[in-house]
Amino acid sequence: MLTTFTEENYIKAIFKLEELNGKDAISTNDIAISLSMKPASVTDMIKRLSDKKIITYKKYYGVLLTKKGKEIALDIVRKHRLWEVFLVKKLNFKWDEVHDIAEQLEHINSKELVNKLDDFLGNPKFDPHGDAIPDKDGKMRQLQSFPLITVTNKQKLVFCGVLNHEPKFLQYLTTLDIKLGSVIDIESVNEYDHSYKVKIDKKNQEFISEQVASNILVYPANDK
Amino acid sequence: MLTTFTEENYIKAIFKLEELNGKDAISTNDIAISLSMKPASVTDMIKRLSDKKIITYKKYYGVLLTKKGKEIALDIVRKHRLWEVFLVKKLNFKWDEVHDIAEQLEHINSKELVNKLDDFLGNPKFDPHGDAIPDKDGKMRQLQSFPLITVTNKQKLVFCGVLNHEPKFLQYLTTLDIKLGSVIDIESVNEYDHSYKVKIDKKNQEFISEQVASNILVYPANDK
DNA sequence: TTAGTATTTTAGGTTAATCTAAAATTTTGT
DNA sequence: ACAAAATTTTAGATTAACCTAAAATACTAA
Repeated sequence: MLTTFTEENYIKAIFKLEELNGKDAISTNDIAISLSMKPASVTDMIKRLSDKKIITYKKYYGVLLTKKGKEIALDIVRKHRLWEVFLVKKLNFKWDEVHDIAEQLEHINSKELVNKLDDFLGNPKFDPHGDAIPDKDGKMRQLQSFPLITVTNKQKLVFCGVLNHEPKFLQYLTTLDIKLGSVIDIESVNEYDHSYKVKIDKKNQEFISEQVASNILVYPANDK
Repeated sequence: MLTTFTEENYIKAIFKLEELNGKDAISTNDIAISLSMKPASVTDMIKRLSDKKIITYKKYYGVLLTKKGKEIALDIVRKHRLWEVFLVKKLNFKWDEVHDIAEQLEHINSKELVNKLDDFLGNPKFDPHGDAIPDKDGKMRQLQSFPLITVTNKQKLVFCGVLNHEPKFLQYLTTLDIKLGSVIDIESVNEYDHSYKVKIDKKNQEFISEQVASNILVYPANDK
């Protein structure tokens, strides 16, 4: 059974909301907001996806993806992230420029294409923003990372992902010269406003605000 | 003004019919046949495209692309052929496998993407089937090639394109070990059934039927 | 040249995907 | 616990992109 472009966008939206909320159901309103659509339109689509056994639907309560729905969602996410790698690594796009293009490319339908693209890129495990790329079977490596803001003591960390994907935010990180894999060496933590004074890649000293620290994912650096 | 996926398919179909026929108008029926659509549906779309000034339309007579229409068509063709190069050169698809995937990719909308892809591929002038790739401004190099069938004397020729793009035909050429750029050395012409005995790339001797010869484009080899 | 055939258009219908407005249901705050 | 607020669904419209059937126009061949 085929899914339309539009259906795929709904499926992806529901998938993201499930990932984020971890609730036992996703509400019509949340889907409407995340897709900039009216709740009435969402109810229509919910019925269609429910008929196709892509979601389970309880009236006035909410929806959840079925196994089949999750498979479709993971396939879209896989395509989106692989294309992002292609755009950045091969075509030299910046990490803040690729989202909208990948949003289109993720709907291209061809198993062979995705798998060959995957091989061409060297089977990357993470996209340019640090998000894990599902493999053929929907499996993805889970990094045990955490937001920088949870760190309260001096230590060395590796920057490995973002929680905010907005171009503005990504561009700001670029001006700080923080890239995926950069080592963030915390020099001091300001307990009053939860800001950090850090050294990035042993080079530039920078100030990181609470706002920024909440949107940066890190894991401990194994210093030798 | 934006064009939908469907509109783009009509524009491309009309463009191809104009290229082929060279007539002073393309008929509703021809468009319907080339898109496997009913004439009534074509009339609907013709009105839409005409309102958008993409084609000129004379009732009961036919349509032609406007300047704007041709620009859109050339842009789609450019994308289609660049993606085909990508699929064959970078992802190792065979030349008979890429059409349907490129048919999807050609609708991806991003000027920067196409131009960066073009650069990444080294600004190719021809696609894997020997068709010219329009540049940013819609210009394309015109090879002075001709169908093999027009050749009646012994000579050396370079294979540079096909008139039939069906996978079956391309696969047959592959079994003959004829590739773009291959030198076809005519050893004899059978005047009765218009078939050829040839040597390909100084290696294998092959028999080329009239049917195949009519669908192969060549130009004279400058033998040293 | 005109009757029959082919082509094209019109009229009216369908489905997917959206909307607004109103009705139904659930949640919430006192 | 129940009235007001919020959420969700239903009802009815719209648009793009298709369809069929019938009407209009153009082509063609005796």
